Amino acid sequence: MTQANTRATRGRGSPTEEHYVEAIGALEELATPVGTAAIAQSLGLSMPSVSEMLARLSNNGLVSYAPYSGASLTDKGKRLFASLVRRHRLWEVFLNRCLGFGWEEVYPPACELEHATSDAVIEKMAEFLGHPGTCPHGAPIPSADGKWPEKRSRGLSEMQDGHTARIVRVLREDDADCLQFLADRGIVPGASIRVLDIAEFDGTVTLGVEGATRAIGRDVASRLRVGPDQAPA
Amino acid sequence: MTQANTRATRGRGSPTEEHYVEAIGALEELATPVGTAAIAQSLGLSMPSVSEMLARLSNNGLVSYAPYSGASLTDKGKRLFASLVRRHRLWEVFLNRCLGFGWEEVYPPACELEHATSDAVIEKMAEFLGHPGTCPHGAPIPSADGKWPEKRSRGLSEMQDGHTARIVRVLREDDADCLQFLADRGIVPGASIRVLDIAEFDGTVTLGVEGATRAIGRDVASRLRVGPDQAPA
DNA sequence: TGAGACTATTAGGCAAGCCTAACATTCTTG
DNA sequence: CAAGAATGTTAGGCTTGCCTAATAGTCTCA
Repeated sequence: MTQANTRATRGRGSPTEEHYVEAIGALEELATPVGTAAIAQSLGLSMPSVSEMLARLSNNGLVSYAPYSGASLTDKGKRLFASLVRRHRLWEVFLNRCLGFGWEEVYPPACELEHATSDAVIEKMAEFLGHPGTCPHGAPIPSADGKWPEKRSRGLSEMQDGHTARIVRVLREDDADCLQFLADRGIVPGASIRVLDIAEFDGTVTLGVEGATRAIGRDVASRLRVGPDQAPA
Repeated sequence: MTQANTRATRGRGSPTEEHYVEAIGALEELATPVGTAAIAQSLGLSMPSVSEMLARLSNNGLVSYAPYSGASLTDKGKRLFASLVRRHRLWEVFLNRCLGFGWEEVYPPACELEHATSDAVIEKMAEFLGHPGTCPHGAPIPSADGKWPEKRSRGLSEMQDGHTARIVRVLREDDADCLQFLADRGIVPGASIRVLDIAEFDGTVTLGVEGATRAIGRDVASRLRVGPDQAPA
């Protein structure tokens, strides 16, 4: 026992605040500033809850926010965001590589664990895992000082028919069903693919994956990021 | 994101309730039923807070409790307690063995992690660690179905001068200073010791540990549990 | 037995986080 | 530009978990 107040010990915000920062950080990659509605939907909360918390995060200096103008992470918020993503993805690597969870299963437990993990623990963990650069879904892991690796991937839609590439990342790592669907078809980071056809009508993509022919819908295809066919030097 | 309500997902009580159950379970080993004051002191909370929570835990069926009569865990409470101890001590093993934390450092991070760990994760972890029987302090790890290994250790005070034994466990694994003190002197689980003297006056114990002579006070000595000198078959 | 010392509980309050209902602002579009 | 749609905030209320101050049992010992 002897724990009294966990909040004081962690030196970061509450787990709840961390959830908001994660949501805002993720949404900022799509559009900035981030609206209240988007955050509410992403967290499954009501808009008033979000409004209230934005005011608080703004007081804490994590978010820059003015009523009716949306929110965006401050530098401090961005640092926290990077640290949360780092913790989350390192846990995913551990769960996948050491404990044998499938890539479609690692997201929820990593969500729980990340808020219970101190810097000391996560840095030892990073060392234990050999400082991996990406999570099992190919998403980059920020460094301990909050730097993001440069991203050199592109979308499937930028590829020409007949060209080959290597899957480097699959987006929406929280969508277990989609990840299962892709894994069943061998479409995972590291796999070599050849684009056989991209239907003009509805965007359905036909791929060659390890000798087999696979068709995937436009929405799923848009979640795939590819890089050059050979492994980088 | 997409987490909404963590409480619902876990199927156990809130982390706070788990703290109480842990405290009560630990105190029950000393005396039962457990008084409000003891719980309050152990958790660093006020007695009214404890009173209130005892009423709630009683409603949840985790604790049997009547005003002014102290609390004791129900069977359901005991099961939860065993599961919490299991989670806590498996994390301690992992932190110590895989991440390289000293045995005096593992208690606090394990406290945080245990409440963020599902059954699925902890059972994979147990397998990954090879189903260890004790934590780094020698404390037993209950099985997944809540069974405690039989304990066959005894206290130092039951030993005669000149007899040898093996340290099997050190109590009060939350007392980092004491653990550091003992580790510095080679007094850790597995170490062979010989009792050279137990002072009648103040209970100071003089030990031979790996060729060196070490003196420890009565209070520290009372935290040591020993077993037969040879490792059990 | 009855005074004082403990031990517990009740009363009343506060912050964090969440909600619904009501109101306000901004955007879109005829 | 005005009306309705969409978005956002305010008001007010709830639970969890904690607190202090006041009250109430319980135990000990002269």
